[in-house]
Amino acid sequence: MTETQWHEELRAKGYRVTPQRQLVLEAVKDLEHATPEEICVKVRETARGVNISTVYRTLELLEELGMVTHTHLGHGAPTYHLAAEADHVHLVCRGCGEVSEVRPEMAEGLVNGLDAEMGFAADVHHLTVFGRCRNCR
Amino acid sequence: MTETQWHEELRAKGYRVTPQRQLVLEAVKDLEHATPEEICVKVRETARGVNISTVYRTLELLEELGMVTHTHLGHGAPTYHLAAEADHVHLVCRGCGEVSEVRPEMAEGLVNGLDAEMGFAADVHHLTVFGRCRNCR
DNA sequence: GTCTGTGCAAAATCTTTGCATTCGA
DNA sequence: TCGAATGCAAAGATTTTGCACAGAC
Repeated sequence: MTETQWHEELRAKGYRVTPQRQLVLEAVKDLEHATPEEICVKVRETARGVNISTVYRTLELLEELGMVTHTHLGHGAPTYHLAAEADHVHLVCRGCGEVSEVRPEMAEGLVNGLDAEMGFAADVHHLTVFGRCRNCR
Repeated sequence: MTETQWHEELRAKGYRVTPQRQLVLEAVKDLEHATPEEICVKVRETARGVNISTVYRTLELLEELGMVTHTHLGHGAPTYHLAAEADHVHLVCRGCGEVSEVRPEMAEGLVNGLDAEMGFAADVHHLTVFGRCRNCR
């Protein structure tokens, strides 16, 4: 999606294009797997005074528009990333805490099985697998 | 694990057997997928005055001992269940919010693939798949 | 000019912590 | 008795909300 496209999509739905919204989207794009707090810090590098509640409200909006998604990578705050770049499954190591990504095809069997057996449409982009990595097992 | 066994395990590690600990474990067993808050309410049905912080501390202890595990079934509080009965994968529907369970073998391909490809030992008991159920897709 | 979006502060949730007291072993 | 466990209250962390003002269109 180009910048112009989503500006138009915002306006078409009665939303406004604001610097804050552009900066938050930019930060999500740049940071990858960032928490609302981290996004807020990043945004403030460019525009001072942007409030954390604006970040939360913007992320909610962007998620509703399908532009970003979030995942729970642990106990604390969720992490956000571009929906367009979310084509992967998250792996979180309980030993070292490292987060890695693998091709979504790894989960193909699971996704197909759930669909066939119970008509459940799994969202593989939101999938996080906990476990232990090679070094920590 | 019998009641006597885990009493001994607690003592062996220098922990004490208290009514609160027994009640919390009992509540986790009975409720299935309960939040700390729900567990606290349940425990208070039997013993009045049990504090929420005791519930948190006890859940932490029981998890450390490997008796219970927790899963994030949504944005809010995590849910706890007996480790011995955790032999399933969680499915959460984004439409109706319903939580269901499926056999862990559904994820066998994913688990084997992650192991073979990158030596990652996936903890299938902690796996939660988000998506849409038959009625909501 | 209109009405949405923002900043700010306060509240709401969820969880942890310090400390005096209680109670298991 | 001795020290771990608890209750209580306060603090932390994260997220949401109400409201007046600023700013997009």
